[in-house]
Amino acid sequence: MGAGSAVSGRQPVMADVARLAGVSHQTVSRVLNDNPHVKEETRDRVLSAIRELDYRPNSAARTLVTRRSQTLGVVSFDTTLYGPASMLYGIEQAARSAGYFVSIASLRSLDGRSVQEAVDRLRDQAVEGVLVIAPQTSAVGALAQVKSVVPVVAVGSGTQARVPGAAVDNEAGARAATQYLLDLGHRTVHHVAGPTSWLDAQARQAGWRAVLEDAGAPVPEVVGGDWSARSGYEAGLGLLDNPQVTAIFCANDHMALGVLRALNEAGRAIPGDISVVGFDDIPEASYFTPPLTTVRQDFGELGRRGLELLVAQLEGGRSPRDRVLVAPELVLRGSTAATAAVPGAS
Amino acid sequence: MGAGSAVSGRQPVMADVARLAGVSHQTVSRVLNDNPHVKEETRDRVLSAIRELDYRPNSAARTLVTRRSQTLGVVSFDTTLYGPASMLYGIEQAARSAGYFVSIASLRSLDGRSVQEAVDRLRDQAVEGVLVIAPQTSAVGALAQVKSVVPVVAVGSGTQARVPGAAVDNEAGARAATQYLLDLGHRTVHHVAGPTSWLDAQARQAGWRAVLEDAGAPVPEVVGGDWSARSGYEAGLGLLDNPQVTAIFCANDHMALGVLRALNEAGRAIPGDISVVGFDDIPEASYFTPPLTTVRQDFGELGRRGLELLVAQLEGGRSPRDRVLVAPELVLRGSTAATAAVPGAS
DNA sequence: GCCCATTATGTGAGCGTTAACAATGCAGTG
DNA sequence: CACTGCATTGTTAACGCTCACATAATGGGC
Repeated sequence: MGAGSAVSGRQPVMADVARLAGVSHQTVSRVLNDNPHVKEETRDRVLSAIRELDYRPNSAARTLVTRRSQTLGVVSFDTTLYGPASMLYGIEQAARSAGYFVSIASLRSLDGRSVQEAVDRLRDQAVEGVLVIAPQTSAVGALAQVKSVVPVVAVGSGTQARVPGAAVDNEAGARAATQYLLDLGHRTVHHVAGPTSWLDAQARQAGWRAVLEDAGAPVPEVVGGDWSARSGYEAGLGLLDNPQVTAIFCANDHMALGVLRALNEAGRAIPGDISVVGFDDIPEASYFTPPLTTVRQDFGELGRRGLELLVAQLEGGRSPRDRVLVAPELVLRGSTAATAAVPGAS
Repeated sequence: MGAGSAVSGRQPVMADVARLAGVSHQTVSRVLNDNPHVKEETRDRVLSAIRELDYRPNSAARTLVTRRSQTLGVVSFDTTLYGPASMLYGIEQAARSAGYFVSIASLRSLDGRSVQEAVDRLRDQAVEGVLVIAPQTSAVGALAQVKSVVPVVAVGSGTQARVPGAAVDNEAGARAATQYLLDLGHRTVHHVAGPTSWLDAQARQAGWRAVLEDAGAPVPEVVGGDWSARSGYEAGLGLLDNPQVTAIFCANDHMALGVLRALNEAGRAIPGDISVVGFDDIPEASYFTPPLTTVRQDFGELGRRGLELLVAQLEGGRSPRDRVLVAPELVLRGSTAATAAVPGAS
């Protein structure tokens, strides 16, 4: 009904609003940017003109002059996995609260070139900062090399990254799991590790090893996996031959699932014969057969903390600190128990 | 080393490149946009000037004048779930190949306001099109209402959406699973359904029901779940009491996991006593106890197809067709077998 | 009643790019 | 040799916004 109503070919611009409200475009801009020097009544007039025209500020124009895109970039490797997916989710939520948009770029492979490419791609889009979800040594190594004008923060990438970041204290988690099994009376704990190219895998293995050594327990050969249930299954098959095995600490829940499957198939009682512990606490873990004792990490929290770090760097100039460690938590379920019998000699 | 090398306060702009190459800024622009009317030698000169200065075009400026942001938006509900996460992944990959950036916005809740809010948010960012991953009736209903200047495409949202989209043929998948169980000799098939607010849940239930009716088999009461393993577990507990139950079709793998757990706990043999089928084929499914027969859907493909649809609409004007159905596939594993004994009377 | 401080508003100049048009040069044609 | 046609390059004006500054109104204080 109103004067300058909707039906003109193009989208309304600031000048249209100004005309309708009977002010200058600058006043409209002031209203939009919450500038205090606008009379209450003028502001209302502008606001209703905006509403009437359904005016939307053009973000490209604003970005062009302010040199701020209000956009952050997220680089990630495989957002199909539970961990990365959850972190991404946490990041987006936090970014929105902080007033930023989120743009994503996934990695094709893990070499430095690919990381650089993804960061460049985001840079082309004028992001103000970049979060990297890529917990592999190679990616983090590449990250340190990345030529970037914008700040970069790593999320969930171990504790050794040379860029600021938020990570779970993998080593502490692994220690807790291993110590728990030892306390249960197991002579030692076997370990199904993740790929050594992942920082998390390294840290978990280190935590496990440290506890065994501190306790003077024998340190068995590590069985390597690739995070997948399949690799856990194969690891489980290998471990079956050894009657000494009474406790297995797996570097993630998926591999633990594979191990459970191998043991179940072979007729081993869990936890009667063998105790199994995982890492991550994926939503399904409590419905494994048996329910899995595992180390819970709060991926969403990780994403949020990473984002905070980035925003602090962006807005506060220097960040208060540049590494955040999130503590994981051991969750006890049915896959662990005290040793029934002490197997073998000693 | 070169003349106008890196060290000047601000980022180089087109004019800097032009000066260094001894041409006008327009020629630089032509080179950047692959305009054919540039002499080979000039192009090379410009290209090397670009390299020397490490010049990056300013996307805001370009967007401002072309009115094209080269950005697509993705709205999604819970990207933590395997399906949505995979679709997002597929979308991003395809978008990059098609030359688009992707920006994400997650939904806080499922009401129309929230959907509209997310779309608006993306619109503020000047996206050229929006993909929605939100397979709930409410979201899809809201979608139809969404006031949007830009095209909107639904991904994985059943077949009833009133907006264009790509979806898995849930009904066909459910039919295949149910028919398979019937062919195995089961008198009927019980169904653990997803929340009826989800289109996928509705379609799967419809497919299951249709097959039973066609076969003249009794149609048991549906047991409702919420996709989680927990709800599957509870459903399994309920089904245990009924000795007539020899086959269960679950609307997703997570609930199937819960059902398996309940049956295992109760000492029922799978598939000896009861056969179980899931839906989705999540990566862990083949390591359940026992490995799960399920209906595989290719989420990544879904994302890619959805993106194609959107791009076609964006670039081709009208899209060739506006609904794409992706066929799912029944994957046979150890959780299903012919009935051992015919239980009960009849 | 005059001056200064303050509040409220307007003006003009860019931000870095592309689009439209103009201008140049050079080969081929009659 | 003037004339047309094409390939190549340059010039100028937007795009829609914010910033810095200029200008008008208001309100005390003496």
